[in-house]
Amino acid sequence: MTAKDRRIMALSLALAERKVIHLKEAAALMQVSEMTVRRDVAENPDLFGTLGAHIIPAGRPDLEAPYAIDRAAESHSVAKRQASIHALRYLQPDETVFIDCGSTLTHLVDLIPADTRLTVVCYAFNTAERMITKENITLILLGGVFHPTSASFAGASGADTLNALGINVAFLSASGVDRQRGVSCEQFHEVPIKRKAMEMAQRRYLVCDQSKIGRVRPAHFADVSDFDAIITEAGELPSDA
Amino acid sequence: MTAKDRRIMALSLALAERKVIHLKEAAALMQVSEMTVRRDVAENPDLFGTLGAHIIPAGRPDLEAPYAIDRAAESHSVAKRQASIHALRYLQPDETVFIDCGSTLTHLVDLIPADTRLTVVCYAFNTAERMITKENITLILLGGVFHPTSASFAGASGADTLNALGINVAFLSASGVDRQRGVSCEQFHEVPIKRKAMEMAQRRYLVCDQSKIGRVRPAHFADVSDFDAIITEAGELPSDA
DNA sequence: CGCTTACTGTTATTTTTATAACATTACTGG
DNA sequence: CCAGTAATGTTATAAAAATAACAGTAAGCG
Repeated sequence: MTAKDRRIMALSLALAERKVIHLKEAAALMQVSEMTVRRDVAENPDLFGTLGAHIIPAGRPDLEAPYAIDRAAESHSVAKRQASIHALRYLQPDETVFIDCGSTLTHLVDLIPADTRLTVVCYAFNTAERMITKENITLILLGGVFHPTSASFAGASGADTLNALGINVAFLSASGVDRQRGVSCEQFHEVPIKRKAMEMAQRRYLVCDQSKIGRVRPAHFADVSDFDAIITEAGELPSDA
Repeated sequence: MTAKDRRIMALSLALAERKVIHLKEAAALMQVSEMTVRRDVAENPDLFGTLGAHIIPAGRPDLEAPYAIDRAAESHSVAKRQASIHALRYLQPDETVFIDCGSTLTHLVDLIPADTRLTVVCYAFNTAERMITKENITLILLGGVFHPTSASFAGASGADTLNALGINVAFLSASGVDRQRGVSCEQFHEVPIKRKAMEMAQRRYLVCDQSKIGRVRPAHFADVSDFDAIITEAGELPSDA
């Protein structure tokens, strides 16, 4: 193994532990010039990426994607976050909370104050990811096969695990809400978990932006009347809307 | 809501979707000067962090920790990675693989080539995290309560799920390996899963660095003879070592 | 209205980072 | 041992980013 290989390995290693390392630091660490580290990094784009003078592990597609200016508007991010802000009012400290998958509720997770003690049950990767850094949250993840489309896990054991849990509040998401045809989502594999979570919870809230109202999506999982409230960016939806 | 609040919200929003946004881009996006964005970011250290001119979401403790020069040596990273390189030889494409928790095997995951088709079963967050970006891997995560010490999930449903799986190879980790007193780890909650995974698998490999040899840790989970091989940085350990 | 205060922008200056060119050292195969 | 090549370091220069100081602008309030 050449000195170069050793360096590259050392760098990968350091990056595996930290997520970032500064160019200058890396150079000092392996006792070579910054220029050499720069060249090492540039020669291994499959291993390393950079953010300014900071070296980061490669393969973070999110870091590379360009940002369409109105992508936020398109996906109703503002409305989703606003809805989550309203939903936050229904979250009591020290309770056990179910949080559904979907981008809307990741906002809710982001908005949970750091000092709020909670037990949170979820089955989406991006939800879990945001939770593990929060010290006051006990996280329960329902496992299963990973579905990339919704970044969530699905499997029989998820529903089983729910059976053994006492859930105070469930926050559900949906991509279609129709007074007659009920509440629906895109993925069928989410249905059993959503249903079971709703069944187990004392209180059930549907959180979504208003663009979902009137839409019908393939996987039906509940009726509008099954929820204690429907929360959108405008606050709680009147029950006769 | 003041214009400033709106900006800060917009920035959080953008960061929720992308993980990074460049200062210049952010300024353009909200039509203010870079200086204003800088000030917004600086005033909300609980919301935003920065890496050079790139704005990132706050609360990434890993990005802030200082790097002890010989922390890598202390934790035997090089040996661990080397052991994982050897272990890689026992991984066959198209098989179903169980991967234990622990830092050693995160190296193994990093080393899996992008084009290798696999079904991987795991129960550690950091293992799962590295897998979800790999397109050719079907991921099955065993859920349960999250244990921060080992970044893993534990619960009855994990072992249940394993029961329904056909596993070809299991890669186990350990923090103690003693010919007489067996193989052990730090956390008791890992034991049921480790045992069940070993029971279900056709082949069982223990992957650890040699510093673990001769050590005994609190939670015993197997005997040395239960493994088809023990793989360290020196390769396969002779069965009479 | 006029005053104060908070926000924002501009500019100048310093520091850091990026790039390129060239010099030096180390390694390779005859 | 001696090309010849790859690897590394050094330096110069250009570009980008960080900081500070000041100027203008908008908002709040008696």
